[in-house]
Amino acid sequence: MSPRRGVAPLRRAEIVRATIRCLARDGYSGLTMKKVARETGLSQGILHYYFADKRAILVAALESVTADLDRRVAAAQARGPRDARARLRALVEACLRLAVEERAFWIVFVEFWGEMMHDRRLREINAALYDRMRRMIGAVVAQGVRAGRFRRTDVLRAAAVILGLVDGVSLQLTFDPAAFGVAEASRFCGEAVTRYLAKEIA
Amino acid sequence: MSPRRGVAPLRRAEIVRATIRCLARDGYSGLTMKKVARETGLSQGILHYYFADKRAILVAALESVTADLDRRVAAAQARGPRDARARLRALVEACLRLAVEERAFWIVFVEFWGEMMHDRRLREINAALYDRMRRMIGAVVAQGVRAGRFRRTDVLRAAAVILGLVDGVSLQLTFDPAAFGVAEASRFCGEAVTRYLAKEIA
DNA sequence: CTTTTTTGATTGGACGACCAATTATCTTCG
DNA sequence: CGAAGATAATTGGTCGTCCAATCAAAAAAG
Repeated sequence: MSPRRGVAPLRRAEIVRATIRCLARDGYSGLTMKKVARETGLSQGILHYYFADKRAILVAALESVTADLDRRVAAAQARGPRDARARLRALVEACLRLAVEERAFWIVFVEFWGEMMHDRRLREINAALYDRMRRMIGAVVAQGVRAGRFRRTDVLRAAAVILGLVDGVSLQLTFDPAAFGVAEASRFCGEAVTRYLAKEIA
Repeated sequence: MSPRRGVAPLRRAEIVRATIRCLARDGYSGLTMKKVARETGLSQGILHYYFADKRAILVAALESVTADLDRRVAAAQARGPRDARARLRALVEACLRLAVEERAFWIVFVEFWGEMMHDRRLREINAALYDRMRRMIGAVVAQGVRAGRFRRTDVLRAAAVILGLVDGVSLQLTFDPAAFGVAEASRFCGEAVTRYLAKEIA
């Protein structure tokens, strides 16, 4: 590679993307600077030219993955029907599909969970994502409540429950891809969400 | 430490327990044989006398953690009321409490999730746990269905949904311990489960 | 004296970080 | 315009550290 000017932001992004690919392939404990360098096609030294240390690259990688995740979810939620119930079902399905069809991203995300337990910065990045997610889901729930289609409830707590449901089932989908189909899982989850928010119940 | 005869199984268990303590303290990527040895109070060499390599210790650690987890859950589910609805609620609360009050165990468990993505053996151990969990929850659901208190449904799929809900919400409880109280979370989750399985809905 | 258990020093390798040298590009000024 | 210097980008190798694994030898128990 010949040095060209003004490529700094591109290189940074390139390194982050390579890191994510490495994480998806070899896992967190298998990640080395050497492998990341190989993946970019550049030299090892370049990594420390653009990032202070390995941890800084990982922080940037988590930022990238979280941004990508809620961008995708927001996109999936934006299009489609305007009815709150249908929107929620679409959102749940989009999340579950993501975990199966964009496996690499989801895997990397799960890998970061373990590290978050011991790294404040990573935890903060994730907390911000979950805040956005809960607000996004909460807005749809609130819409349904206003329209008189959902029962009254604490919309943010309800969103947390829905988000948790999606995460937990995604995890099972990932661990055991054969046992559950995405279609089936999203049908069951959609049903659970609908019933959770339904106005009347026996 | 003085060498006594017939301590092999005790030593193994000791090493596994030390490993779990290290994982809870320093995380997966911070785990070294040296630290584990220090934690046991024994020498480094002893680790390779009882285990083939580092990975074997980690496998044993996951086996220990999973066994412990479903032992605890089974215990919590065994005692208490006989009514299916109340039993499910108790089970949900027990799981959520575990994530908060026995943080160390839960953290170690989450750390393994990331590694499972790249290690078949770890994945199998986890799959076995989730099978047991789903069957355990499924049995309670089936009881409720037989008693005419729950609607008819695929009990194992329903169990997967409930298990996912608990996992996902536990995760949020772990990431953000201040925002959600266990009591509140288990109230919302219990409500979600009850409504999910309720016979009639508007 | 044999077997089981334990030690702790050693080994070879891999890792993250660092840096001096090099190349390419841009800027300045004659 | 074009040489010369400044700056940005990139290389490839080196450094000290740390790691998992090995092993010969010692220590305890039968």
